[in-house]
Amino acid sequence: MTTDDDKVFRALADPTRRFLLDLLFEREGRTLTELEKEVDMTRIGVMKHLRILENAGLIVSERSGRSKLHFLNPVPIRLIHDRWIDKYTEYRSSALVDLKNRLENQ
Amino acid sequence: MTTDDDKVFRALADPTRRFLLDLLFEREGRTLTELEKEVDMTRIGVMKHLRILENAGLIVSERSGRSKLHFLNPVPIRLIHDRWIDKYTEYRSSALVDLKNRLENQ
DNA sequence: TTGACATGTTACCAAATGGTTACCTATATT
DNA sequence: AATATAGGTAACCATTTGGTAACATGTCAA
Repeated sequence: MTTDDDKVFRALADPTRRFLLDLLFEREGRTLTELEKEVDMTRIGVMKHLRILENAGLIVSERSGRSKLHFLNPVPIRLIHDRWIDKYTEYRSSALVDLKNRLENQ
Repeated sequence: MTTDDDKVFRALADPTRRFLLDLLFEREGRTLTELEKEVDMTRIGVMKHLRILENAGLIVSERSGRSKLHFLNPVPIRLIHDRWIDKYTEYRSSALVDLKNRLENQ
């Protein structure tokens, strides 16, 4: 079983997928063929990446005639942020001081 | 060539490595053998994960006698945050409204 | 100095991942 | 109805990844 956050992290691990997110951030509602033109890859390759992003909930799509429009969904990455970054932000303010002290008292 | 952010994203993609970060967040300065006890994996497996995390700059280590102490480094994940999350946070406030309107006017 | 402990290196293997080609389905447009 | 366009499926392949065992190195403690 893969947890939701696992899907998101795995989806974000690939540079092409991050680039696709960037493209959709820049201008959303793009179709598969539009996105295909921006990357050096076949349509099927792009489709697979989009599928992974959509399964992770990082993008949502909407069928419009024979086209499929893609949109960025910021929610999952926001959830990651809330879970991880805040943690390490708190960590930074306290634990880094501990580390410094520990190394000094060694 | 792998960019710095690529290393970080790839490092974060594995659940064991995220768990190791959690462990070091919980209590830092742990040794390899201490961490090994917490996961169902051989020492060498854990060592490889720690190496990947360290290459990504997500942890730093300090040799102490025959032990090696591991510490969490929040900086790279903070940089990711600054690059990505802020983007999508801004996006959320404006583009999601666009999406809603677009779908309604279809 | 011997033995135990902690980490490191090398070589190897199975599974997952990222990509392809070939073929298929659905919707416009004329 | 015929043709072009947009997207989808299936089968396949090379590379990367996550893990192992076997062996080596370095440090502490009696």
